[in-house]
Amino acid sequence: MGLEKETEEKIFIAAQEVFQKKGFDGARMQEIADQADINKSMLHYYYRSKDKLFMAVFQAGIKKILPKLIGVLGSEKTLEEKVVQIVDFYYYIFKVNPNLPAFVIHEMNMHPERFHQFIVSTHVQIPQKFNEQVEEEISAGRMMEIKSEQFLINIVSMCMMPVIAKKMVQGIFGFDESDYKNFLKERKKLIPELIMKGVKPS
Amino acid sequence: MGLEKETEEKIFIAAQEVFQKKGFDGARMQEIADQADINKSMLHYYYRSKDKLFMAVFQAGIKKILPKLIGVLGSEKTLEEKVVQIVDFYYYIFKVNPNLPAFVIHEMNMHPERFHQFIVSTHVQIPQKFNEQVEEEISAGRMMEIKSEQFLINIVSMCMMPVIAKKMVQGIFGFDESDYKNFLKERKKLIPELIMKGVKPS
DNA sequence: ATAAAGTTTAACCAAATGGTTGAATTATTT
DNA sequence: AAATAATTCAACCATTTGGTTAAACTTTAT
Repeated sequence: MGLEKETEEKIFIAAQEVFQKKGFDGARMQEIADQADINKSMLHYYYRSKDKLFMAVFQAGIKKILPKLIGVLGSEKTLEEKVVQIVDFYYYIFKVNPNLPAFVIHEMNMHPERFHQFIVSTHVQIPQKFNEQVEEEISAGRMMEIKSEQFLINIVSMCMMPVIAKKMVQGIFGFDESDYKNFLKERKKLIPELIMKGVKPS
Repeated sequence: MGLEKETEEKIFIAAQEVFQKKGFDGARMQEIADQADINKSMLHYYYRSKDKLFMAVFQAGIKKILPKLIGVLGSEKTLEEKVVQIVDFYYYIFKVNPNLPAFVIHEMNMHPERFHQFIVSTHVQIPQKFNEQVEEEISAGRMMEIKSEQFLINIVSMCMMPVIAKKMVQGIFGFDESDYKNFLKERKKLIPELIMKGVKPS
């Protein structure tokens, strides 16, 4: 035995599950160790501190979302195609990693510096291409007067909110797990139509 | 001196600030005591435990949002007027209590039972009036085929998401506090139009 | 084979945390 | 004014928590 990186990876996977489910403050090093089925000292041996381990998970989390989003926004597709792609992507993220969006949002609110640092060091920014596209649609008279930032936040809001507020949606409508999944599936078709029709010129 | 409930109220106010900012797991009893400028023992004298104190704050938080929302949905106004009222209400909440939405959403995700208990004990439910209105608009041909649940979540998503993800919005667009406030102000006018135009029949 | 380096474990530690206690102080009742 | 009840506080406590250590075990290099 001793498949080299095995332990470090087991730790990372376990840390992802625990941190994403309970947040930094709610997570316990012992629980991560148990989940990874290793001795607690191993966490410190490989990652030095709770903070370092958390940062690894947090940054990996952002990297699962942001670059892809930026990629779609900067591509050569039409605006409408981009909307569909973003919606599809968010529902893929949710399927693979249901707690990731809420985790990232919450930790960003708790420690904005950590995110800010990430933004600066990776030069993340909304592609100019996307802004131009919005402006083009507007001057061509196919879209109402709207800032590209607002347009983007509309899409992201419609996709992420029902995922982040899962328990609220379930509670308020009395949805069980299956109802909820159906609800999200419906939205996948719905959102692009709502978004595009919503910004048509009045 | 000795304005009766003064201490208990000071504790509650302080607990609100600390819990809403740091969440249950991140909040410290000592910090709440310091914020309230009283001895830590007082917290337990008036509220017995961290859990009880938290529940008081959490339930008060929900009560600031849900009943008003239900009230608007059940009123005699038109759908469009209701959308405007909900948007206005959410931006009022944000102005008065910026961290409340993120706090409620996060704690609901951490402990769904607590919220569920609230729902059952207070018989919260979406007014039938609202569902009927949506159906009426649809059969009158003024609205596309859409479930009232989806329609409601559209509104809530558009309002709450940029508030909950404040730090993400600021980070990604490079907004300072003033830019961000402007951004929200713009949305106030924008959202009702987007929502209503989005559900027009195709 | 042997030394060196890398990995794993149990036992341990100091600080932090929610909570308790009992005396002291203040307000209320009789 | 005396007795009673409510409120406040400093000191204390048990448990939890992130983190350390030193020895044992395993793998790799010589």
